Amino acid sequence: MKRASIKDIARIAGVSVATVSYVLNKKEGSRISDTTRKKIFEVAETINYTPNKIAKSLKMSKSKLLGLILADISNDFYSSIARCIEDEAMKLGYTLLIGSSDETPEKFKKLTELFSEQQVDGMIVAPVVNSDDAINKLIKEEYPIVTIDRYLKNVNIPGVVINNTEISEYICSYLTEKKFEEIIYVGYDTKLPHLLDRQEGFDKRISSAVNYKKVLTGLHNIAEEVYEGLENNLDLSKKTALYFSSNKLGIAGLRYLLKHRIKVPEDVSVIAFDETEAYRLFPTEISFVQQPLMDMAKEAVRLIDSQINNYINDGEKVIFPAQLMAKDSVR
Amino acid sequence: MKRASIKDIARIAGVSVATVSYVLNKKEGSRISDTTRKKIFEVAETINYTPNKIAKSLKMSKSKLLGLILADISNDFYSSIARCIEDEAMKLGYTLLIGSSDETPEKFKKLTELFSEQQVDGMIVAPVVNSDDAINKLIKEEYPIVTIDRYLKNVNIPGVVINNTEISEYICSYLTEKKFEEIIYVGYDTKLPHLLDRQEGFDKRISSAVNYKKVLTGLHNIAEEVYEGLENNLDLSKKTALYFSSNKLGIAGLRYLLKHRIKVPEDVSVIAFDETEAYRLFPTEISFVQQPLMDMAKEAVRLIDSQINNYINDGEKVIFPAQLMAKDSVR
DNA sequence: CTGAAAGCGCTTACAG
DNA sequence: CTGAAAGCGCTTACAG
Repeated sequence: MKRASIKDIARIAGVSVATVSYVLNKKEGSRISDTTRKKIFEVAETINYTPNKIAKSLKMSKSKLLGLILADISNDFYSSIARCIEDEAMKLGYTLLIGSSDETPEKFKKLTELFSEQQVDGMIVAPVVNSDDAINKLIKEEYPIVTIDRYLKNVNIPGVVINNTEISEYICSYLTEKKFEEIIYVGYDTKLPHLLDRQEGFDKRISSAVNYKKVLTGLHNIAEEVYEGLENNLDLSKKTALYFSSNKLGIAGLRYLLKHRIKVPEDVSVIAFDETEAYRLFPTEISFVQQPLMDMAKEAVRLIDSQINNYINDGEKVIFPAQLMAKDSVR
Repeated sequence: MKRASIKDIARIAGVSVATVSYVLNKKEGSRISDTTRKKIFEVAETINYTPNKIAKSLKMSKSKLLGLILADISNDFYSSIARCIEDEAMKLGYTLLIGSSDETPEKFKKLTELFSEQQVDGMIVAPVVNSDDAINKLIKEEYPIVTIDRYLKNVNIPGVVINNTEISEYICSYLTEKKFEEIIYVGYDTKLPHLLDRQEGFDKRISSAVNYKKVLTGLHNIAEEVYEGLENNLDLSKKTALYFSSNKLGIAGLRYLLKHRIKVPEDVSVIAFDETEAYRLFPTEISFVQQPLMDMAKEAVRLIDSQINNYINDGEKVIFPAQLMAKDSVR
C-alpha cells in the first residue's frame, strides 16, 4: 500500500513539488495559473492522493492531535464527556487520542508520555491521585494541558470544573429542609480534590440536628463496599436520605436497595450524582445532579486550543454550575 | 516548548546522531562502547529528551497508531469495546484514535480519511449503512482494516462478529418451549447485516403456533418508536415475551414497561441483547445476550496487527459465540 | 507564475 | 566501535 505523494503528482503533472504544495494548500498569496492548478487537482484525483499529515506535522511542528486521558472510557460519565469532546475537537480540526488511566498514576504517566511522543498538540486530562509529577513535568515543558472534571491541589493549570462544593451545599440544605432524621453521605475515601469538595460542601451545611453518617469506599471495589456500608449504616426506622456522590456509587446503592426491596422514596430518599441511563430503569425516577457536559467539553477544547495557539498558563479554572434535577426519589 | 532532539544529545555528548539513535534504540547488532552509551543516556535524561515519534513514523512508514471507528462512543456497548481494544492495542504498542460515525456514511467516510491522513497503521471499524464506498476505497489501497461487531455484505474484509443468527435462533427456541402465546421481536428497520441476521435467526425458528409480531424502529428515534410500537402491539391478555435485539432497544422497552407498571415476568417476559449496567437497576434481573467483548477486542487487535505486518485480505470472519444469560425476566 | 533548496527529527546501509 | 549521508513527505522563504 505504497501511497502517492506530492512528488508523484509533481512528476506526473510536470511541475515542481513546491507548486503542488501551494495549490493543494490553497494558499491565497501564491498565484498559480489556473491551468496548472487544474492539472494538479486532476492528477491528485486520479492517482488517489492522500496528504501525509505526519510529514506535514514534522515540518510544521503541529500534529492537530489532541490527547484525552480519562479514568475509564467505559464509564458512562467519561464516555459521554469523550463524545462531546470528540465533536468539539473535530470542529477545530483536531483528532483525538484517548486513553484510560484506571486511577493509577503509573498508567496516567505512561499515557502522557505516549501522547507526548506522538506529538499531540495538547492534552485534556482528568488527573488521578499522585499524578502531580507527570503533570508538573508537562508544565515545565510548557506543554499545553487542561484538566476536565477533576483538578489537582498545588498544580496550577487551567481547567474546567463544576461547583462541587456549592452543589453539595445546596443538596444538603435541600435535604435538611425536608426534615430527615438521618442523612448518609456515600462517597469515596480518596484525596481527589473535586470529590473532597463534594464532601466538604455537604459537611459545611449539615445541621447538628440530623444524624449524619458517611459511607466512604475505595475507588476500586465500589459495589461491595457500598453494600457493606449500607448494610451497616442504613436504619429504616428513621426517615433517611442517601446522597451518592458519583454515578458508580449511585448505581451500586440503588442495586442494594433493589435487592433488599427497599422502596424509594417510601422507605428511603435518594439523590445521586451524574446522569446515567441506568437511573432511568430504576422504578422510581431518581433525583440527580446534572453536569453540563456539553458546555464543559466545549470549554475544555476551547481552552486547550487557545493554549496551543498562545501558551499562557494562568491556572484559570472555568467553573460550570451543576444542577439538581429533582424527581420522585426524595420526599 | 521547544523539545530536545537527538541532535541536541549528539552535540552535548560529542557524538554523532547516528550513534545516539543506535543506543537509544538499543539495537543488538550495533556495538557501541559502554562509555558513550552511558554518556548518551545521561545527556538524554538531563535535557529531558522525548523521542519524536512523528519523525520516526515518517522515516519508518509506521505510526503505531490505530484508528477505531464506532457508531457512538457514548453508547455503553461501544465504550466497553473501546476500552477492551484500548488495552489490547496498548499491549502491542499501538495508540488509539477514536471516532464516532453517528450512523452516517458521511461522518464515517470523513473519519476514514482523517485517520488515513494521520497515517494510522490500520483501522478497526463498525461500518454503517452505505459505508461500502469508503471501505472499498481503503481496500483498494490495501489499507489494513478489520470490522468489529458489524460487517457489510459484498465487502470482503476480515472481521470479528458474533453468531447473530444462531443466538437468535436459540432465543426463539428457548421462548417457544416456554409456550408463549405471543412473541414480539423488537428490532431495527435497517439494512445492517448483523441486525438482519438477528431478525432472520428469529424468524427461522418461530413456530406458526405462536402469534409473532415485529416492532421495528429507525436508528435515530429509538425511545419514541419503541414506545409507540409497544403501545400498539403489546397485548397483556396473552402470555407474551419480548425480545429486544440491542441494548438501546432493551432500555427503551424496559422504560416503557416501568412507566406503565407492567411487571416482569408476571405480566410479560423479556430478553434483551447486550450487557449494560442499566439492566441491573431494573427491578427484575433481565435475561440478556452476552457478547464476549474481551475476546472480540483481542481478536480484532490481533487481526489488524497481523494484517499490518503482512497484508493478506482473505475476508476471514472470526465468529464468537454470544450467550444467553438467563435470569428472572422470563417465566 | 514557478522552481531549487533547505530543513523538520528521525533511521540505517555503508564505509572506515 | 563510530560517523557522514541519504531520505521519509511535506512547507516555505527566496530567487528568478
